[in-house]
Amino acid sequence: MAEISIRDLAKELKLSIGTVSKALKDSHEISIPTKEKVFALARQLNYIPNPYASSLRGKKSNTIGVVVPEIADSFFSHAIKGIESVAQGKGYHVLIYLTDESFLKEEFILQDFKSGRVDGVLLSISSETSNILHIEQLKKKNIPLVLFDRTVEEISTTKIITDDLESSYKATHHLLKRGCRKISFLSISRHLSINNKRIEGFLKALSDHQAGACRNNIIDCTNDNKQNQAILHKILQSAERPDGIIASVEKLTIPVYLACRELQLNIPRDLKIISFSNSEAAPVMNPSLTTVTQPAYEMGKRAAIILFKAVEKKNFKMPNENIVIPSSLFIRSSAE
Amino acid sequence: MAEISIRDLAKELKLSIGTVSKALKDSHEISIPTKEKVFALARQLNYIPNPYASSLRGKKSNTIGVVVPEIADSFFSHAIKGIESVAQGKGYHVLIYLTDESFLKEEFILQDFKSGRVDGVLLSISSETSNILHIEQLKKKNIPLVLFDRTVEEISTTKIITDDLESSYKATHHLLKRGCRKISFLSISRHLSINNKRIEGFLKALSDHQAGACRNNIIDCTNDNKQNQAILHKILQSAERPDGIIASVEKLTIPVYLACRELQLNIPRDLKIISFSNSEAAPVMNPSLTTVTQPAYEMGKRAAIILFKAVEKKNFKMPNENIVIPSSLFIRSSAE
DNA sequence: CTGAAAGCGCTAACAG
DNA sequence: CTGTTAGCGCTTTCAG
Repeated sequence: MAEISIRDLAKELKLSIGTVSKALKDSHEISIPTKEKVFALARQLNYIPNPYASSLRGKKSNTIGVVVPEIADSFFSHAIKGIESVAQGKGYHVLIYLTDESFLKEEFILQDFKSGRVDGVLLSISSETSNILHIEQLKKKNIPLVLFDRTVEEISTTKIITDDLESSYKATHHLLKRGCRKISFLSISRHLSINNKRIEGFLKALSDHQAGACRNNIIDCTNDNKQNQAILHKILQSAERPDGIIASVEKLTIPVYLACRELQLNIPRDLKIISFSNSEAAPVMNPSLTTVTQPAYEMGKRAAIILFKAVEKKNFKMPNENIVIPSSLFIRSSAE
Repeated sequence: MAEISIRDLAKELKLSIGTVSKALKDSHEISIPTKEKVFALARQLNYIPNPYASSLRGKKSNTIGVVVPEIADSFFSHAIKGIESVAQGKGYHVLIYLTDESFLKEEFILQDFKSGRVDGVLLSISSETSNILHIEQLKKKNIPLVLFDRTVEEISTTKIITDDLESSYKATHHLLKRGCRKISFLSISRHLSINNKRIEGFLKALSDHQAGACRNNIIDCTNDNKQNQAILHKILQSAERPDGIIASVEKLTIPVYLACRELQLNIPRDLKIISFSNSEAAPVMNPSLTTVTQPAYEMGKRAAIILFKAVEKKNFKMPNENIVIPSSLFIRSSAE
């Protein structure tokens, strides 16, 4: 079953290739009867245009690239869902790449994008990313880029974020109200501005509350689960054991719960916890988890919508701005 | 910054286009010094080949398509992670499409694949899919296809599945052992063989246990959360209230927990529950959730590895077989 | 309204 | 070892 091409249609209909091409695009310069004949035959022979030929010719791939550190994470999976839904609506294709928190992978992937493989890029940077040359290079190639969630201030483009500082402030404030006096903040990477904003909110809440200087309440976690477990065990067993924890990222939640269980610490009595999490299981956890929940799906959607504006409108100048969609604090038993 | 092409390299080096092309592919018919010059200039000018030109020429996209019903689900997100990891290792690109359980979307997406956009396809069908013409048509185009998890027996290709019947049997058996006598099975779609296998295992366990005929213990749920909630409330309030539940799919778990809470039913005392779930939160749920956990990541990986075999080896005949990777039953408090 | 022709960037014969 | 050439399938001037 040889692929049938525009040429085959032309031959069959005794028309020129150019005419058929225009007819298929419903060009106004083609007569109605001709168009009808072309459409009819195309349908009959089940003609499907070769996307790579069009892409080569038109320098347009109808494809966007999505680069995220992780996918087995409710935030990212919901964000991707949002992205995919708008892409599908627009007839675009979505290439997914996982950096797995590796700067090298991220660099490699963006490097490839310079080829014109994608018409636009949605990026949430890896936790290792501090050097941003690869991102600037991509921008220099005039490939539209929207950053979401894990953004980089220095890159001039539109960024979709949530109110990290404020929501972290609120979370911390809530713990303080509930009587916590030794709150630890589980940090995921000092390279991530999103993480640092959350730290800022945390510290601001502490100082506003006159809780005094906080020595070492910021715990640097890693990308390695085992290591994190060890870290958690250590701090939960120390004399300086915290009475409150803010987990700045979803994947640290379960380890905290498990560590508490092993060490026979009662949540919320001995330790209150609030997580940045989009997990649907939060309300049925034991105890139910107080969360800062990000508008993941919405963020993905917005990011995609803005990206497509830049992709579709010629000389659309991507504004250098932060679009902030607020998170919600859901108070549940873990921080009662 | 005009894109630099193979022609620019050739001009600059006073070589022919063909020579440069071969040099870049490290062809043995090019002298070492020439290759070195070519590589040097390519690096210096930051030459990046146009993928669509190669694809058009070579009828090879270096891209695979992944079609799944959902992504905000631990099974699928982990499976995709497995797929992406092998694709990335092979230098392939991954197009993701969500059908959102819609047959029409699935049909449309596979239709597009006939264009040659992808070199191979990984598919997990939608819950609406009963007609499989679109899949067979894809196969007719000689596009390698591997089905995973939600497969179709009738399609002759390799399928990566788990031991649905057996694991469902074990789960049911466990509930019976714990004293359940009225077990309801929450079914997601009678079109899905995976669902039906689980039902089979369920019924077999019941009959092996001589629990007698089971009237209407199979509850047909839908894709709509609200509706499912209503259904659950109804059965949990009825006189015939079950004392055990098997949730054949992760997303039904939380609704059951919430319904029980509202109706003041104690899990596991009044109702025991086992879910097919890959949620990492299972051990910290209230009560901790007994799960049948599928080897999601492994399944994705295996599916991809086999797909690449077919994609890369010419005349590789995809065996028509089921590759079964077993699930694990994790017994926790919800079914004590 | 339709046709002819050039060419997107690359690859692979084939020739030399 | 290097060069020439003919396309892959499509779009888009430009003529007619």
